[in-house]
Formats: sequence, C-alpha cells, structure tokens
Amino acid sequence: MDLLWAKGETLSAYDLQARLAEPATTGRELAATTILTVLSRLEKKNFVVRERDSRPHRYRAAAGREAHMADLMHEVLGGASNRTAVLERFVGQVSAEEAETLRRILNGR
Amino acid sequence: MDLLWAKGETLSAYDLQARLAEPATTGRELAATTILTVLSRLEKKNFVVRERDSRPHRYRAAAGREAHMADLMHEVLGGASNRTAVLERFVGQVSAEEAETLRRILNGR
DNA sequence: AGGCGATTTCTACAGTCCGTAGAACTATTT
DNA sequence: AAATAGTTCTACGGACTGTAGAAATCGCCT
Repeated sequence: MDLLWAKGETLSAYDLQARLAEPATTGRELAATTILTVLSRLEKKNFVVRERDSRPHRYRAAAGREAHMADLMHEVLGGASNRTAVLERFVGQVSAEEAETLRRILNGR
Repeated sequence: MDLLWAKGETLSAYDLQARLAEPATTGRELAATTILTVLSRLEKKNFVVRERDSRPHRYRAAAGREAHMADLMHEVLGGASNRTAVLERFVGQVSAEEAETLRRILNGR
C-alpha cells in the first residue's frame, strides 16, 4: 500500500494512478477513486499529508519510509511497561554486524 | 488480549477465565469457550504454546512480553530495505537516557 | 461397557480495517 | 451555464478479532 508511497519521495496525486499501473508494480490500472480513498485513509492516520490548495490535491508522505518504520518500532516500544527489558531483547536478537552499526550510530553523529 | 498473558508468567488453562474476571481487569466473566478460541488462535500464531497431555490443556506464552515486543520490532525492521537507515531514525528518536541504556546493553553484558 | 460431566473443536456473528470502486457532489474550465 | 475534472460518500467482499453457542470428544465412574 504505502509501499509505493515511500518510493517516489516527491509529492503527487493522480500521478499515483499511473505510477501504480507500471508493469513493474501491479500492471493493472486502479480506479482513480480507489487511490483517493486510500489516500484519505492514510491521511486520517497521518501517514500522508495533503495540500488542499492546488486543485488536484497533492499528497506527500508524512514521513519517509525509514522514519515511518522507526515510528512503528517506537510505537511498539511505547506499549511496554519495561522498555529496557524490551530493548535488551531487541538488541540481543541483532546480528554482530548490526550491533556494530548500532554502536556507530549511538556514538558517532 | 495477550496483555493479560504476559501478566501471569506461569502456565494455565481455565485459570485464565477466573484471572480475566478479576475486578482489576474486565470484571466480567467470559465464556470458557471464548478463552479457548482465543488461545487456539494465539497458538496458531505461535504466540502461545499448548501442552495437550494434561487434560485441561495447559498454555504457556511462547515468549515473554518483552521478547514478544522485541520480536514485533524486529518484524517491522525486517520489512525494511535499508535497515541501517531505519535504525538511525529509531535511535535518533530515543531520549538521551535511553540512548545511554542502549550503549550499556551493547557494550556491557 | 455405557453414561455423564468436563473439555475441546466447530461454526457463527458482529465489529473493524483494508482494497476496490460506483454514485453523487463540487470546483474548474471553456 | 454546460461540460469536465476532481473529490467525497457510500458500499461491498475479505481478513482478523472478540465473543460465544453447538457439537464432538475425552476420561472417569458405576
């Protein structure tokens, strides 16, 4: 769904219809209203922002794909009573290289 | 749902019915079959393990609450094409103290 | 061995969310 | 003002969840 969203980082509206029809993706052409409906729903969930000024409204991902996923992860973590314990498990399940990546992220920039 | 699961870390079966009825929780008594149905579904998703030997089957959380959440987080992360980018965002959104916690986890034990 | 209560599985239904889209309404364009 | 482009409303099937009754089983008691 919003998979294809993060793809074109730009803003758009009807372009999506065409974009989604590319053989590389679904191949089929979706009804315009379908796109609008989905976008409305995504907007309600704040996954997408809409500019109502320009007539064909333009949409923009509220957050990039990575940020969005990070948000989701935080959402899960947010439901924990013992955050540290969850983080321990989380980190514990990470590969050695990824652990290294994490260290780099934490220290570095 | 499985919120109450992680609570009693032990194993059980019908006890849940009583456990779930405690005023502290829902207060109402759920039908026994309801519990069983839910447990079956949770089992199908491997969130719960069942011992079919003892007659009132006994259930056990497949993973503790924290581990389960960590799993969920990994599940999200697993869907990323650029894991590092997601981790960067994730760590970036963490409080200073929590970042410290992470460092400790990574280095320490 | 047959019956009976305890236990589990099957089936079901309402509610929510997603994908899809037609109908109806609104704003633009000419 | 009529035609056209764009948007919102309404809807429907499918999946998943919470809830539970009906039906099938299991294990024990006499």
